[in-house]
Amino acid sequence: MNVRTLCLGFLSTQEATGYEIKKEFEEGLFSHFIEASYGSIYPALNQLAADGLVTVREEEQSGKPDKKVYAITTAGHAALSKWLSVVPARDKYKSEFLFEMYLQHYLTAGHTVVAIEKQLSHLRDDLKCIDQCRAEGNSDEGATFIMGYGEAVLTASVSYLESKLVEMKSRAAKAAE
Amino acid sequence: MNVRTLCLGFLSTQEATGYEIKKEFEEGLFSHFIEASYGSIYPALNQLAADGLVTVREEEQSGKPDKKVYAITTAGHAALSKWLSVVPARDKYKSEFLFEMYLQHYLTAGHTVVAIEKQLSHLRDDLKCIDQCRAEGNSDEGATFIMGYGEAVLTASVSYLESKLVEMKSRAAKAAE
DNA sequence: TGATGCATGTAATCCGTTACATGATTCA
DNA sequence: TGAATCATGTAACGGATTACATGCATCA
Repeated sequence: MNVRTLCLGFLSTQEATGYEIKKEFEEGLFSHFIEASYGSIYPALNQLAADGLVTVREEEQSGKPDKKVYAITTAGHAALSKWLSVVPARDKYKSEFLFEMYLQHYLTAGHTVVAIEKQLSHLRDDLKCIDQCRAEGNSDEGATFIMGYGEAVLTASVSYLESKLVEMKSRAAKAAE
Repeated sequence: MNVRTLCLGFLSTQEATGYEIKKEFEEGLFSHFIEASYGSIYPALNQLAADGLVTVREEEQSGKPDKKVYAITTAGHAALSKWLSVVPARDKYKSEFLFEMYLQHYLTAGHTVVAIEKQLSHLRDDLKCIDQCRAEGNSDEGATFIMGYGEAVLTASVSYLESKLVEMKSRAAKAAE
């Protein structure tokens, strides 16, 4: 799924500027499974506008730069429906962390622990993000579904890593005896 | 992490051809968190050989095409150590499935169920793959770690989706009353 | 006889990230 | 005064996928 579809999908729920979309992708509901940079969002938005799938409205702001608010059109809704009617591609998960853990014998025990703790902190950040989204009142069916999924997966990862850390520490303690 | 590092990492555990590396990435231990096509693996291998990080040995086979077996060198081990000493980048997870679930109101209930069932079947395939790897005797520390992680995460996803399906069906039954 | 597995490779193309460019305001 | 936030955009670059090219053996 390209950035164009992602933007259009987001705009189907609310009007937004490119800046806001980026923020939503990295701090909001989608943060743990979507990524997009300004370098891809702004051109995508221009493309969507050129194709008549969204409209643009320029708004002046006092004390802040002007902004361009995008809103989905009827044609946009139709296009989105069509794109979504294709059963989605498989999830893509890439983990340097796991690859590194597989190659543990190359690492010192200390480095391994640091890597695990960093991974844990990323996972906890994502969990916190979901909690916050829930607190902010995202409660429609779609939001509930994806928050629940994220929570389930992230919680399982955290539990696993925590138990592994305990295991490693007790082993290290034994080895030190 | 680029394909070059991935290949070198794999070769640090065993000799292999490009073809075998691809297979291992898509059917083996790594299948759920690594992806690479021939179009990236073969050039990467040539690069590694040119840099002296691996050696190549051509083997003739009867009834099969010749193959090039790659093996890591001392310089390769050193380079890998260095690359791994950097704490790994954050995991990247991209899910069209979740995005589509967020936009459920665009979908028919039937389409949603189909999408969930397809997702479930992917997840179960990945789980089966891990089971098989375990059955085939991958039991060193690194392998155990990543198989356990994968299992924990995938199992949690499957449970979540299964419970969601039940929930949706009971709601549909109620609506039909 | 046609698909599948084994085996390697290249070129075109796509898509996205990174870095750069600009600029006002607010907060520490 | 310097960093962070708001706000939009382009150009260079990188990295990988896709499609193409080749060819033999085996199995259904």
